[in-house]
Order: sequence, then C-alpha cells, then structure tokens
Amino acid sequence: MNGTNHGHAEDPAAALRQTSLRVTKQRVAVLEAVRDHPHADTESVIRSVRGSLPTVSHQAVYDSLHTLTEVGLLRCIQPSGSVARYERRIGDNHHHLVCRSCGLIVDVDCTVGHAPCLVPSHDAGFRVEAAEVTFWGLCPDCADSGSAADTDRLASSV
Amino acid sequence: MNGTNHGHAEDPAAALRQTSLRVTKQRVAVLEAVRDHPHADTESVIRSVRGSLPTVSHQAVYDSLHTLTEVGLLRCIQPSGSVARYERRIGDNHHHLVCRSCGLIVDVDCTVGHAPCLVPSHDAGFRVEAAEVTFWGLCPDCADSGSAADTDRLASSV
DNA sequence: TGCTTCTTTTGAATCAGTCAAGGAAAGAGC
DNA sequence: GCTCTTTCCTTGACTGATTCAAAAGAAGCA
Repeated sequence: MNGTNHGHAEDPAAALRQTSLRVTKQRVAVLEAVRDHPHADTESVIRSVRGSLPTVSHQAVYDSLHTLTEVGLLRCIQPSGSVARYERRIGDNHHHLVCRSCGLIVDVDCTVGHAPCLVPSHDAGFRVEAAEVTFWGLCPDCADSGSAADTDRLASSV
Repeated sequence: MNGTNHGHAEDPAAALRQTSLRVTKQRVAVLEAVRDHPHADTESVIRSVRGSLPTVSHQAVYDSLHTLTEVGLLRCIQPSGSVARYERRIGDNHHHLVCRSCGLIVDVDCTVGHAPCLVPSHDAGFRVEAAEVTFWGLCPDCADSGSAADTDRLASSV
C-alpha cells in the first residue's frame, strides 16, 4: 500500500529526475493532481493543476500526461465509453471496477495473484505482455437508487 | 463456434425479426458487415455497408450499431486508444487479444470457463455483472518485424 | 552567464460521435 | 393491394476530446 513505484511515489520532482525528463512545475503539478485524484480524466487534471498554476494551457497538460505515461510514471485507462483517465498506482497489476451508471472507478487487486495474473487459453501467436481486467457493474449508490431503471438498460449490454 | 446467439446467427433478417425491431435493409447490411468483418470500427462498417447500399448516411449506421448493440445482436468493444469496434459473437463471454503495434484484435475463449469467469478479490460493494479481459501484446507479424523499436515503446506502458 | 535543447503557449484544426427536424419506409389492419 | 401509424433514415449542423504547428520560454549543462 505504500510507494510501489521506484520508491519515489510521494515526491513528484524526484520521480521526474529519475527519468531523463526535465523537472517543470507543470509536470510536477500534473503528477500531484493525479496523485490526489486517482482515475481523474484530463479535464479534471487541468482544473486541478490550474489550482496552483492558473495559466497552464490544456496542451501542456495533455503533453505532460502523455509523456509521463510513456516513461511509466502514470498509467492511462479508458473503459469503454469513457474519456482517458490517469492513475499513479502502477506496476502492481491491479484492475478496475467500473460503475455502468455513474462511471465511478475503483481499484481492485489482482484477481489471481501476481502479474501476469491471467494467461489466455490460446494466444494466436501473440507475444502477450499484459492482461487488463475491467469489472462492470453498479456501485453501491447506483445499485440502491433507481436500480429498476438501470437494470433494464444493463441487461442488454452484457 | 457455430451460432451462439439464439440460433439465428447466420440470418440477419431473422435475427432482427426476433427482436421487436423493424427489418430494414440498412440494419441487415450493418449486421452482414459486422459478420463479415469482425471487430470492424464504425468507419469500416460504413464503407462495407456502402458496398451494397451506396447512399446510406453515416448517421443510419451509427444508429443501427447502437440499436443492435442495445438489443444484444452486436457487442461493442473499445480497447484503450481505439475507436468503437463491433462484433457479432456475443453471449459466450470471450475475450480479446489486442496488438499494441497494429491494433489487430483476435478473439480468445474465456480464460477460466463460464461467465462470470472472474470474481474480483473484493468488490467494494459493487454489484458486479461482467468481467472484461483484454490481453495486450504483439501479434505475430509485429513481433517479427521491428521488434526492437516496439519493445522500447512498450516497456513503459505496461 | 550563455547556449542548447526540451517545454510550454497560443490558436487553429481534426475526428469520432451526437442532435434535431423533416421525409421515407416497414408492418399492421382492412 | 391500400392506408395509416410508428419507427427509421437523411441531411446538415454541432459538440467535445484530442492533436498539430509555430514561436516564445524555461531547464540544465558547460
């Protein structure tokens, strides 16, 4: 539950320095934003970053998110029908529970054990590198309220 | 491997009739297009449908894809970074292998057995209805050619 | 400090997908 | 086969997320 990355999970600047990336306040702010809002979409990250840096361009945030994802400091997830979302918990092969109704995303630990936690029944010659698991359902709140209306819509999409 | 749906896998018109949907040539053509091009994106479906119906609007195809997905005749999948793709193999809880390099998608049967084939380690109070598994890797072709260049890019995104 | 290279800003463009209104066609009943 | 009602398709404009490109600005090395 503590720093899973390379021992720098809590210090964005240090994390950046360990890569060959320049340490800019924009990138630090993006890392902090994602740390503070797990599974945030780009829009939320921009809003959050502008809390400390009111003038950042959306482009800078897009660039940062891409770059940081590329070097492995962030992970990008995109459940069907959702925009890109980012998280800092990387390298532990965890998966996600997604609410079909409100879009809430919650982490779940690997179903079986260690990565790769799953092996396809046949791999069609692929060099398989990772398994990504998304559990679809209803979060507690949505399951309680309006479960009838939702259930209809859901039956068909499974 | 044969008709998995309700015994009408090969006859689009019959499949439509079993739902309460009207049998229009546009919908039949969309079903045929997806049957003939599994995992096709909307753009490809449009192109394919226009082979037999040169004047269909893209809107008609979008509508048909949505409607057919809603009634369960199609399934929509959207691997991260990809546009929506559709397939007709439904109800058998199979999963997908996706090539990170060229985007090729291949079906794989359910890893463990029957649906729901996976149960999260803890469900955070969710009412879990389905597990979607995506295996990421390199298809045989991409693994052969230019594997060095790709490997770099990939190492970071797992 | 000065220089080089990488980043960010600015502003416009692209692309998938959606909205809305009117015309067209499917299917039910006669 | 004909008519009516309801559902579906066409047209054309629009939205929202993301990307492109050029020029200005900062980071880090010598």
